[in-house]
Amino acid sequence: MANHDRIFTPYKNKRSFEEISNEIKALIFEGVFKPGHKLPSEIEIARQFNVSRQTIREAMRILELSGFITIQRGVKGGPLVQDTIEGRITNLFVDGFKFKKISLEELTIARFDIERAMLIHVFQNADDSDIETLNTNILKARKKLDKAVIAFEENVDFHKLLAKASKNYIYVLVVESIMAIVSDFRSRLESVGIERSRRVTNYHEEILKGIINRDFDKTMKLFEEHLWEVRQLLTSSQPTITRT
Amino acid sequence: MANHDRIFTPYKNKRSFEEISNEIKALIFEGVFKPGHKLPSEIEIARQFNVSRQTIREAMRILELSGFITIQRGVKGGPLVQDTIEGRITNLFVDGFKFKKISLEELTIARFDIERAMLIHVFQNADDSDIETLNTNILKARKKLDKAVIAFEENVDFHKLLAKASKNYIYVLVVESIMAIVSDFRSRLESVGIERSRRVTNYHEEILKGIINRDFDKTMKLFEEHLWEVRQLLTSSQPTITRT
DNA sequence: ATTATATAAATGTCTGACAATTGAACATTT
DNA sequence: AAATGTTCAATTGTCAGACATTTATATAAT
Repeated sequence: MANHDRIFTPYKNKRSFEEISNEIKALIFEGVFKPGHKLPSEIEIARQFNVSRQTIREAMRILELSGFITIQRGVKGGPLVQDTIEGRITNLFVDGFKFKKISLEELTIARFDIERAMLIHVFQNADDSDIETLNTNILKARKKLDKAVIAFEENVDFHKLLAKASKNYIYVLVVESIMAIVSDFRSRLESVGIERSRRVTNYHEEILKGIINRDFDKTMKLFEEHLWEVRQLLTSSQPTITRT
Repeated sequence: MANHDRIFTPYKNKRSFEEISNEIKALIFEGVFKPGHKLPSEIEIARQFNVSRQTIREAMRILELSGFITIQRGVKGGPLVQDTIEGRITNLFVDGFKFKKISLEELTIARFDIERAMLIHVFQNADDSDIETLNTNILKARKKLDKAVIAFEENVDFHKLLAKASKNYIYVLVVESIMAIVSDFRSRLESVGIERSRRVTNYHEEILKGIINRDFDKTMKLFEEHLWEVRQLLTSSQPTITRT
């Protein structure tokens, strides 16, 4: 926790590239640069700030990693204002999970609580377009399953789509982060089997039906059962150890 | 949502500094470098990877911004393996909140749900040390209030400490992120007034008493009231517009 | 029409230099 | 003895200039 009872605030000796990345960030917040807007080339930015190209490059690294710009190489390339914040946050979540060796138990407990709370908002706010998207997701999953292919990505997406349907960005961020960790973990797992995958999709289909029929209690019961099963599956399975 | 029905995975033309930062990250995950471990100087790392210093510097920017290392200048300085992931995640959350102009309404709704769910785990998992820390927090707040100073930081910390007491790292990350946004917003707000601050601390004190007495129902009721009030306060107040 | 080639603009990387920061040892002052 | 000033050296921060690589576009060749 931060120390609140100091007299002097530390004299922040910020590095040039930090100040510059902050200035550009501020311009983006103010709407001077919007997504889609192409920034000048490194050389031109360096000229205008009157610093070297290296300083600008380090500022670009910050903006890139913070999710504000992407960088394209070659002619007509350069820094492009683009929002990739969600992806960056989920990356950090996965990193943090690995670094700190958080248990899947912890993750799935929180996931259970949070997705359950989210479902209430899905019921309140999902519109026809959301239902449509969720339905497409299940059709895609079915297509794979009919070809005896595990529908892992689609099954993960279903939860992300529910988060979007809640119309609350906080849930979008949190659920995407959680699902990113689940995906990362699952990718190091022994094959889960087609029957499991089919069972998951079946649950998803029933849950979607419940949302369409606006049967809250039944849907919540299904959702809780589903989350519980997934939790059991994840916390009981053996990860493939990867030591080098 | 990612496109799942491709045949070929894209040939990622990774930049040298990305590959190098990934290699170092991997070594940290494997435990070869642990927090507290000092990495060699930029020049030495460059020599070992057989690349230029500039490439290493950009790799360092990534590791720094991803929360894996801090960098100290001067003699005996250099890159130090240190976990600052929480701070990085909260920074990105605040950025995302500003960039996308998320409404405080959305934020406080999710906060209500998530902190309420968290309280259950606090009841289950808080130990004597947590109680002690929470108590100290309230004493600090009282000290400030007695001097007619608003105890904003302490009141924010109370919620972060509750998250820690839940013993679930996901709640820690999520609640710290949410409180970072609240702090950022609050810092651009008109003074809230000492009476408000006192009222908040009063609630915190009652909630802590409830936890100590293990009176779940009463505590949850207080907590919900408290969160509701804060929500009303935040969503009704006028932020000071900062346009340039 | 398709394919190959050339061009130019931008990022990516390298080299070498100097400036600024800072811990530590040492010297000076009070 | 304790505080203050000085010097030194290691390390990051910044600069300048060069070349390599990537890539959209225009042009030429087949």
